[in-house]
Amino acid sequence: MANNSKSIVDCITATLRDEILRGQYRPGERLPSERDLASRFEASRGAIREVLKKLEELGIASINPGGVRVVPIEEASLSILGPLLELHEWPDVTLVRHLLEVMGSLMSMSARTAIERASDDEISQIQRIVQRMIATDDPKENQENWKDLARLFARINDNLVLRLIFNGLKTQFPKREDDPNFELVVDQQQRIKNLKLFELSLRKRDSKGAADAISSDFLLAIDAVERTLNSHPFETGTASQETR
Amino acid sequence: MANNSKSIVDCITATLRDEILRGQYRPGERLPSERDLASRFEASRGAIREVLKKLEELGIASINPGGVRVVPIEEASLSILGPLLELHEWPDVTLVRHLLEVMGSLMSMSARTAIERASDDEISQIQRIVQRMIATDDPKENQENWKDLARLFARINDNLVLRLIFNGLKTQFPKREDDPNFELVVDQQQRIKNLKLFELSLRKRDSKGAADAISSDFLLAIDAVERTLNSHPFETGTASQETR
DNA sequence: CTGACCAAATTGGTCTGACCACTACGGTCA
DNA sequence: TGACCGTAGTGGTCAGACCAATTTGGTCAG
Repeated sequence: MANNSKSIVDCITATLRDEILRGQYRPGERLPSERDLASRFEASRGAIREVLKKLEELGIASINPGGVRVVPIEEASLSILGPLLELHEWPDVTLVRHLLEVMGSLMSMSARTAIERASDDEISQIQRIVQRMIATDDPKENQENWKDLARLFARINDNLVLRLIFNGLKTQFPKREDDPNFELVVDQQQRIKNLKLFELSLRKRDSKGAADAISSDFLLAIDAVERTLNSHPFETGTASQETR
Repeated sequence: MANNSKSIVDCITATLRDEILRGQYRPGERLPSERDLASRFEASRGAIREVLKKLEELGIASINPGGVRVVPIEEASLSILGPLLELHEWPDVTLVRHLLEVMGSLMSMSARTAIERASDDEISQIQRIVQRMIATDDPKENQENWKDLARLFARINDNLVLRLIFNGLKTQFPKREDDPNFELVVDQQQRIKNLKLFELSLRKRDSKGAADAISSDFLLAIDAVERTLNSHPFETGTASQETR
């Protein structure tokens, strides 16, 4: 299926992972035995075992004597978010919404603590990025700016937990933007307003105000994404399964 | 070293992972070859390969032809947080602080959106938990209450991203509490005050107020943890490495 | 001394086939 | 009907082999 150029086990991993994420095997159900998988993919059992180890580490499979079982997505690792988002041609609206909610919350917190701890020089670095954000209205460029900002916050905060979460989060975002049909309709006026508010708070070292400004901007983005995604041809997504 | 009762590869994985996390191999450096590792652990190369696949999925090793290389912790997956926290007898203070900051932020956000979407019945469920929190001052019991609250929020929000993050976050917390020396000194008065504020906001469906109350309580917890951990014999932790 | 270049050693990638301990399952027997 | 038991199947692990690619270290020309 997904015959990428990678190594065989990576390829099989991707295929099997996607099949599981698509719900092709119900949670709790047994996966085919290693030997069966080996013959199906025309690979050796060793290769299949490596695949399964990876799937287990991803949190979507549980290897135990007697059979490999599928684990419900809700108990998986953060790393499956990427594959999950790229699964369907159009990402699941509510999933994206939830992702943005979380990112907004973390960016907001990140901004708050960063501003509290930043040196004057770092503050002006932040300011420079924000000004770049205000100057452009190109979504792609802006995404880069947001990434820069996140990186800068990460460096200032030196918060490992935050970095690890972002590692699992950021991986998947960018590719969608290349899609010509995928055009975000953002309320530019409101956006600029938020950013200016952020800059003002920054100048006053009002970390709470800055955090709020960022939150607002993410709410705006959520709104835009929802409107964009909802106005498009849609596949029924098996992505968001039952919550227990 | 870590001869747990698990399977050989899980055991080796744990050993090797901890060695890497301890900084025994510098980032970018090459790990011993699969064959060398196999002879060192007296295991077959197949087993070692499975181990390495897991380490790769954890984001701390990068397998490529010519040699396996160590990846700096900052680029790892969230799943290493657990092992990282359990590495030293006394957890790294700043790491715990950062963890609490993140959890506080997420719980706060979680509370906000949950309260906005909750049914009346769910609101009263929240209230019941909060009352339990107010009633007791046993840290262990309280931690259970917080977990219940988080679970409830997760159910109400139905936010997969949030759940995945918590999956990676919660795993590691509880065990410390068993340590008799580990006694948190929380300002109970302030804690109750925060909780009452939360309950009040809840009653008024003031999601923002509730979120703030939770934030405050986490700040309190951070304060308590820092005071507790700092007052104890300390090992120099290799945990928080340089950020670039 | 420097840099390009080449060959051997090493490394990961994969396969085959084998053995063990344990589980799952179906059939037997009371 | 229900407890019991044996077999088939499963994962866990091992050994040894081959290939393609990289790494390494030495050689040789500038």
